[in-house]
Amino acid sequence: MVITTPRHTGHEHPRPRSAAVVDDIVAQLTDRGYRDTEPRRLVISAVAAQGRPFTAEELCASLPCVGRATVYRGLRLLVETDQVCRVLLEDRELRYQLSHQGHHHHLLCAVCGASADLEGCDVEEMLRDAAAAAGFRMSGHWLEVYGRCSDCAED
Amino acid sequence: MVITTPRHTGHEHPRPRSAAVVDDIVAQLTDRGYRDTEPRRLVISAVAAQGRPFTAEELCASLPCVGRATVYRGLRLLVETDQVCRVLLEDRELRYQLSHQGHHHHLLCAVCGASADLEGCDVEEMLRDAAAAAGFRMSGHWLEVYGRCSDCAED
DNA sequence: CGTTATTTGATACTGGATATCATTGACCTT
DNA sequence: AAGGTCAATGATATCCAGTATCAAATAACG
Repeated sequence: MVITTPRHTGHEHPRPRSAAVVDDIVAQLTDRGYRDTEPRRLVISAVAAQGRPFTAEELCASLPCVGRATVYRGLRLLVETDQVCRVLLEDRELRYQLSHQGHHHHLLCAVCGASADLEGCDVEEMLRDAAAAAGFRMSGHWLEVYGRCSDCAED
Repeated sequence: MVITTPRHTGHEHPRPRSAAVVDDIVAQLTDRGYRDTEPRRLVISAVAAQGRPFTAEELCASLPCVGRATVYRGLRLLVETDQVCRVLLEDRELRYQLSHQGHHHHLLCAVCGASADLEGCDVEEMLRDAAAAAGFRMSGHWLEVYGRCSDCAED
């Protein structure tokens, strides 16, 4: 039981992707009682358009027509509803990324900034056991893995 | 993985233990060309006096006679020379802690703030392999484990 | 000692993020 | 369709951790 259950990435939708993604996220929000607003859709749409982990400031810059506060609020909302996850770079810079389902960890390329999900690696259980050995009951963890992706490999 | 061997200088002084720790750290610094100054010793001494991970602000508060900038510089210096390690709480608050030797990870109690080193857990190799499977060559990682220590266990 | 380069510390500044609050507008009710 | 209500917006002020500045102090070395 060391194998993590395979995750669906959501990429198998046949519909026009970005619009569908936005609709999907908006639906998640309205389900929870949040309103469907124009600025919020703009934020979501900008988030969905990002190819790799981005900073809040980058998002603000890409949305000159949306107020800073609104961008930050939108981002926070998306994090709280688990639709966007936070990524911490080695220099502790905080970035964001559209979240695929469930708890997972990121592989971050120090050169190009690309990220990939860490799969086939059950750290969770390992940590829980090691924590228990120290008398701790684990409730959560934060893990980021840094390196170079295959494109940026230097040899 | 983390075997904390107490450092022996060869001669045991009848001085307070904390003083020895401070001397030891100062020695590490002077070896690297940094000067032995009064404010710096005060910072180191305050760091050594902390029972659990502390914030830079807490350190400043406990050192009213040392300038903020000096406290921050001292802390940075200690981190750079691997004598103090950084600890990231769940709310991303940054704290510091006297470092035991080598690379290791922390178990952090969400209730009392105590920390323990995670032992008997070779995440390193596991992550390296999982990263390689995704075409990444791992160069580093950041891991914090959160939970409740035995004292704070609720049942 | 005296010289010199490091260190200090009061202060100003930075940059990310949040609080404020009057205005706008989404959505429910009718 | 209209109105009322309250969430959402956005310009702005503010906060806060951490850093830069730079004249004055001082550790180290000859």
